[in-house]
Amino acid sequence: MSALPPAELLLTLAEPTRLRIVNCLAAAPLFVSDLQGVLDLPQPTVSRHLTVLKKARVVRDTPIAQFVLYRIRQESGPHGRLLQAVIEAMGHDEAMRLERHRALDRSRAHGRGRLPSTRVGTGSQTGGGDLSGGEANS
Amino acid sequence: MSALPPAELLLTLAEPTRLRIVNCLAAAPLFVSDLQGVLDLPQPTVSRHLTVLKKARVVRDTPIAQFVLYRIRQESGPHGRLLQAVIEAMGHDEAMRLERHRALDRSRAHGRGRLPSTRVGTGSQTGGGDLSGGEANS
DNA sequence: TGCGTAAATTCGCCTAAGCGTATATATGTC
DNA sequence: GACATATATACGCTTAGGCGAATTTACGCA
Repeated sequence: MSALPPAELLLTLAEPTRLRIVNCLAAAPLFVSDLQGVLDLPQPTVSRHLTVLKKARVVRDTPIAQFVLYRIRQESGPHGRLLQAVIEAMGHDEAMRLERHRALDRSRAHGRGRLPSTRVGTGSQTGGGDLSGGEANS
Repeated sequence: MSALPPAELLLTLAEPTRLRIVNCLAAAPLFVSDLQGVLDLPQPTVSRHLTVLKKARVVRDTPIAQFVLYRIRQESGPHGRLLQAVIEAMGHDEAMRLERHRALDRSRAHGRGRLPSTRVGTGSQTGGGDLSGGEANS
């Protein structure tokens, strides 16, 4: 299915902005607008990078109303282990840890009837993020 | 000392040719000319990439006579673990495994009084590589 | 059904970086 | 000390890909 060579994955991850995005998503699933806010980047930029990450099977997207929730795609093969190693490595970088925290904060703002900016009643759990490089994922 | 951000390391590794070089060196320490032969690349190309890898602390160089032996720099921090994960991931790629094997073969040719092409009497151990993408590393 | 907002896509520009070629430096040999 | 070889470096070209700006598409709401 995947079998995409490691080179491919690395090429995808080895981009500062993309790495920041992955870093944030490692803290918690986020909407595009959240990433936009946390990383202070123009919306098209975020969107483009997310597209690339999606193609490389690094993230998974879940449309919710007019929003799209992105999350890290947890796999078990070599691909997944490599990704996990990258995420873990970022956990030792000060700047990355900071952004990860801000991402988690932003994520907590949802799930309490407060979607990105509008208000939606659908029961969407947003938690499940993992700080400090742990695992646990169904 | 290093504390070079993960982004830096990824940027360095996320280059097809460089990845191939690292892959070969994961099998065994090699001379520049060996890499040149195994990867079938012009010498300046190999040299340039090795320089980049050296700056990123991915490899270590050891001059021996007029040759230079390159080897993977085994570290223990996050940096080292990430590198190890990358190497391990490559062990699952067919093409990479093939080249790794050829690199090991080439490496075995030395250490028996048969340096790259000239003949040197200095006792230079060349073994120490690790194939089959396994672990086990002191 | 028209408006407002979220996200994706397109276009053109621009810079980073890899490559080939040529050359420089170091080291060993006769 | 001249020469041969191993490796490193310099230079110019070329291309991949990231970015800003504008536009399109999708969806919800009044």
